[in-house]
Amino acid sequence: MADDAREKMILGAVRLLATTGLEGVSFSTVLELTGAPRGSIYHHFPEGKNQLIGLALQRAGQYLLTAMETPPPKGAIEAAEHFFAIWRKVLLDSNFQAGCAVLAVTVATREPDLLKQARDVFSSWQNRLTQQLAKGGLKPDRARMMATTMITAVEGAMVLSRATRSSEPFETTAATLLDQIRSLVR
Amino acid sequence: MADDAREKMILGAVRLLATTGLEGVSFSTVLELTGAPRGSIYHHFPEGKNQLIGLALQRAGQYLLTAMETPPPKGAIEAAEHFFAIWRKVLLDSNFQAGCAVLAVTVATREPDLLKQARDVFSSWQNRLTQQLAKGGLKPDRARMMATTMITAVEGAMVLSRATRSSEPFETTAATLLDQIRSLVR
DNA sequence: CGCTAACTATGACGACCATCATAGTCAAGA
DNA sequence: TCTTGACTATGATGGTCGTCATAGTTAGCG
Repeated sequence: MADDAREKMILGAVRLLATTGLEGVSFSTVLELTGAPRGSIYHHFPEGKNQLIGLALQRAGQYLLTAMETPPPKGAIEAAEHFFAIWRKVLLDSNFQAGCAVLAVTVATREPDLLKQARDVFSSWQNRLTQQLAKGGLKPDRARMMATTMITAVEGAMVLSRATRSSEPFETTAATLLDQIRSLVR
Repeated sequence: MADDAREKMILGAVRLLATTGLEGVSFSTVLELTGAPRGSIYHHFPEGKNQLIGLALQRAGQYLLTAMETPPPKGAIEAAEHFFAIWRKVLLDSNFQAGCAVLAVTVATREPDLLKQARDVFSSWQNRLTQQLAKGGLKPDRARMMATTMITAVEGAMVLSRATRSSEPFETTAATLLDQIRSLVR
């Protein structure tokens, strides 16, 4: 309850990043979205805006890792389908308004701090997905290749689907990759 | 000579979009980069900043279309390899600083105007690539699927490679997709 | 109850932003 | 040569940004 305002602001920043990009995230917009008290910004985030954005990155990263393991997928195809389903939900729940917060920061900042944090998040996703695919029956090097490609492709597909306000780019991308994974499994 | 300043500013905006995102594109930064005269901003762009950004989108879109046709690829694999090569060059020439200007705008604006222009650019790329792949031997529906996936995947791969300052995500993505195209061709 | 530490309200600051008005320059054509 | 229209210089305007200082409030613990 103590960190209530802080928590709301971090989650608000994640949502704003995903929908309006880094440009759309100011303390004003975060406060407006969350109703958090204006006075406590620099109490909760003494290092200022970059600290808030950094925490939002970590939060977004952790969210996906957790979602990927609930429930833990059994096979490689199951893992891939689950991964796609998580992102599909982001797209549909937001009416094609939301994308990936980590990508939004990556393309809009030159702060080495934030770029490093974004890189770490991408890398954690890649490692987890590699591990799931390998455990699901793919050879280790194939698992790593497919994990990398799935992440790059999904990130791009989110952007295209957001731009076109349609699931088509996303679903086409997902179907194409699932095809390829099936051919690797058997 | 007449439209010299205007031209420089549009090209400068493209470069800034690709390297610093929409946030990094202000008239100040554009003028600083290009040395264009400050006084003529609203002479050349009476509708203001959005007009400049819109023109930058069109320019970036046209640039890729032209590059895709020089020289016109013969086979599907050749078309794909050429497409990847163009983007690889953007990455390497900029020392992993540059990405895609159109993507940068897409994730950072809510202006319907700009979103529509971005959508049109993506769509023009998709159509051209579909056509090249179909002419190169892929069945029409397969060509369209692969074109969509190649664009989403390359867009995401540019972001990841930029974030990690490494060609690995890009090359892995390219190799994976080329594998799949080869299996469709034979 | 009283105190202390955590939290919040208010408002100011300098910087930068997009926009625009006014006044100048300059070159090409009559 | 004179004029006209295209281009540029200069600087102001109002707004928003991140940052922070100061003062007020609350809540939990002694």
